[in-house]
Amino acid sequence: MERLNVLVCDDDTAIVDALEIYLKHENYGVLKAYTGAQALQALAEHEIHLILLDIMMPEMDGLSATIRIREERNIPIIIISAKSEDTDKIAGLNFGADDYVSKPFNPLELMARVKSQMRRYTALGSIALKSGILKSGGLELDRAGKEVRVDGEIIRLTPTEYGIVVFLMENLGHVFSIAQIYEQVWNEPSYAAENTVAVHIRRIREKIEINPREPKYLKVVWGIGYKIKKY
Amino acid sequence: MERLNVLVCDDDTAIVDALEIYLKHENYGVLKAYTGAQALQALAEHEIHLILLDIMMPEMDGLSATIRIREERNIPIIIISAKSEDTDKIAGLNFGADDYVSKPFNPLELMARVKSQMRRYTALGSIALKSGILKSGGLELDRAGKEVRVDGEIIRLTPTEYGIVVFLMENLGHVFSIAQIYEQVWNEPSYAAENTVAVHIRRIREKIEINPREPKYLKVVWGIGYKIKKY
DNA sequence: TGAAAATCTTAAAGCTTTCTTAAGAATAAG
DNA sequence: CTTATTCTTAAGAAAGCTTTAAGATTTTCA
Repeated sequence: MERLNVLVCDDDTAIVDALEIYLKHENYGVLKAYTGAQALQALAEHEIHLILLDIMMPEMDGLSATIRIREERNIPIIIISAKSEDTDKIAGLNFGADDYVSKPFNPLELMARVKSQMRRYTALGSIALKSGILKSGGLELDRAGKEVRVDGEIIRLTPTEYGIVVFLMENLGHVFSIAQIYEQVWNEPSYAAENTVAVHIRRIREKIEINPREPKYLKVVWGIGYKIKKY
Repeated sequence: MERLNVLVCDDDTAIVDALEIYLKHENYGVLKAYTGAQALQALAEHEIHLILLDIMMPEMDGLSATIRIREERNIPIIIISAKSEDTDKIAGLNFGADDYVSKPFNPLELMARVKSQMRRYTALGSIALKSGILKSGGLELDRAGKEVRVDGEIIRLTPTEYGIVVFLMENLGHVFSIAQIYEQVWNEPSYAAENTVAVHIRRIREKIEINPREPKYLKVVWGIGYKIKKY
């Protein structure tokens, strides 16, 4: 069973840290963000299955964030708020949140609500699970449709090329040696397969880069390996 | 759009009647039950999309009812309770409820929570609502009438062809391997049935595509599988 | 029930795309 | 300037998709 990831977003670090402990205890993966902007970025770069979102944050308030998240991904959002007014709850729910919890909250109740959302989310089969769009600048990876887009335009990749991009995008910014890439994508030990990978890299660049000679996304780190740069 | 039905179950007739008014105002169909047994019966006899369930009822308490409902149908359950203790909430949610509201509650907040559950329930569609029309560009699937239309014109598909289209339309944009398609549509393990699916794909294309050589809807993703493209 | 029609399955051939390999060119680092 | 590393190109081999056709099976309707 694959691990489910929760993004916790609150400007109060104490709350974030506390929630992290509870969530990890329930065996969820935890990602942390302290502003709405950070939340949106985390969403683009990682596979996330549920969001706990504070509604009062600097930079971007939770409601706006909720709307933007809804536009991009259809994952459960639970709003956590200091406002316990009914009108705020109603507004939050109508803006697309799936649940609304007021501070101070009982962490165990919150965990039960997280579980409840996850249950429904995963009930529809793991089919819906491996979806979501990962982004870095103009480069987008749509794992549901097995599609890669650059500045909105669909790029046609072969299965191997696609596999390499998925691996690098799922580990955005990390550098991997050719051997590591081969082992991950081919799922077998790399024995003198250096050049094979190089050729694939070459062809991926030809497809996704404006100027393959000076790659914007698929970067080489001399003597070490390759990565897709984080934007 | 089809009407969504809510089953309201509470032994307090005043509450049931009040909720009925609010729900009808939101354009939901309303069914009423005053005991757990009646609720289960209503569930068996009518198409119901969400349940509002009081937790303290004669004959059968709400928690037991929740469990029995969950066993039969996978529809959203919102528990309404006089108990506002956190432990009760947590118990209710863990027993399979999707939300928990304490009395006295703000009816508008409750409506917002109903809407929120319905939104998710109908968004993922597939398993939940067995009717309704799915669309992608000019391609329409009317599950109620078991009909497929292209630019308004009815396309006559065979049962197997229809099954494949339903599966792919219910997971619009997702790519599935031939083996996955076979297993989902035939409901049995695919053993060397690769070509069977391919032939059906071929014939579906002949019927729904303007130019089967360059399919607009039923796309192949080389080395991976097929999908119906999202427009 | 029996014949006709419709649908499904299987096999095989042809076509297209993708992968790998190898060898030489280009580039960065010291 | 030398060496190690990466990039590029091309071509044959392998893998995957499409199409056709014919026989088997199921459904329909008289």
